[in-house]
Amino acid sequence: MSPRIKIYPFSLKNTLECGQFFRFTKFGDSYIVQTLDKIFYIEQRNDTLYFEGVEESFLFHFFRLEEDLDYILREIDRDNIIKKAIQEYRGMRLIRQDPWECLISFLCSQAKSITQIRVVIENLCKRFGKKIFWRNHIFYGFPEPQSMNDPLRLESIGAGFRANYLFQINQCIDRNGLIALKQLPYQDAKKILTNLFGVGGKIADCTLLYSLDFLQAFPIDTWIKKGLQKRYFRGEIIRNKEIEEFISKHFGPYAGYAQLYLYHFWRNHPF
DNA sequence: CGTCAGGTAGCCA
DNA sequence: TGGCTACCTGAC
Repeated sequence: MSPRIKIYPFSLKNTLECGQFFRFTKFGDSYIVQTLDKIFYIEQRNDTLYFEGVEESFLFHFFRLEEDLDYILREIDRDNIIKKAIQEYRGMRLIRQDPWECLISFLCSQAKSITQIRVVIENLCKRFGKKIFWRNHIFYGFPEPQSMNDPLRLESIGAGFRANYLFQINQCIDRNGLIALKQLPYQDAKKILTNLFGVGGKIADCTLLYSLDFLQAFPIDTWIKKGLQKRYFRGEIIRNKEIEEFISKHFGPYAGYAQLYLYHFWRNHPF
């Protein structure tokens, strides 16, 4: 019998499949998850997680199980729109990713569908990552900082124009540089990220929210923008700056969780 | 065939 | 500051 954790509320399915994280494979109700050089198996039955190949403490950190989700959901439950999303997806949590893996993954995501993003990241790992044997299969770890320094290899992963971003970023910042941002105020950290070539507000916020514990970060992509415009701004054209002001006032310090719920809700219930 | 996809930099008014 | 377009590439 594999090790287990009893936890509530938590939805492994929604947490993994809501688009914040790319390196997992689904087998029925169970998943193989990869992050950095780790590979583990996990599945949920009712309020219990069964897992293999990873420490329980890592799962608590990765899935933010130490966090009082009910409290956070009460904090962001400010209107009838998000209330529906919370009702439907309660248990969905942010994933605390590695900052380097997170930044690079979202650099690859620009103007690509989720399927394509996964292919590019997989190729990136195959080309630059460590080979790992696990349960008689070959897997690849995530490339470490400074390792993506061969332009020709980078061309071969199918990243298109994003390859140049990867190449530049690989030289400009490493994991410690990213972790150091945690000490800064949100706006300062965001400014440093957007100064990196290929990183705009959206990718900066993804990195801050999904890996650096800035829960007030609210990544604005085309889907969330359309949804906010339609449901919160009566269809008016809005600028990102207006959205950011409204969001931080309306949802407060856990706005990032609001983004997670609204985004997933609108993806599954297109308007 | 065109158009579009979970964005961004560069250019111009 | 604000609005537009090219950027690689594969999927429809």
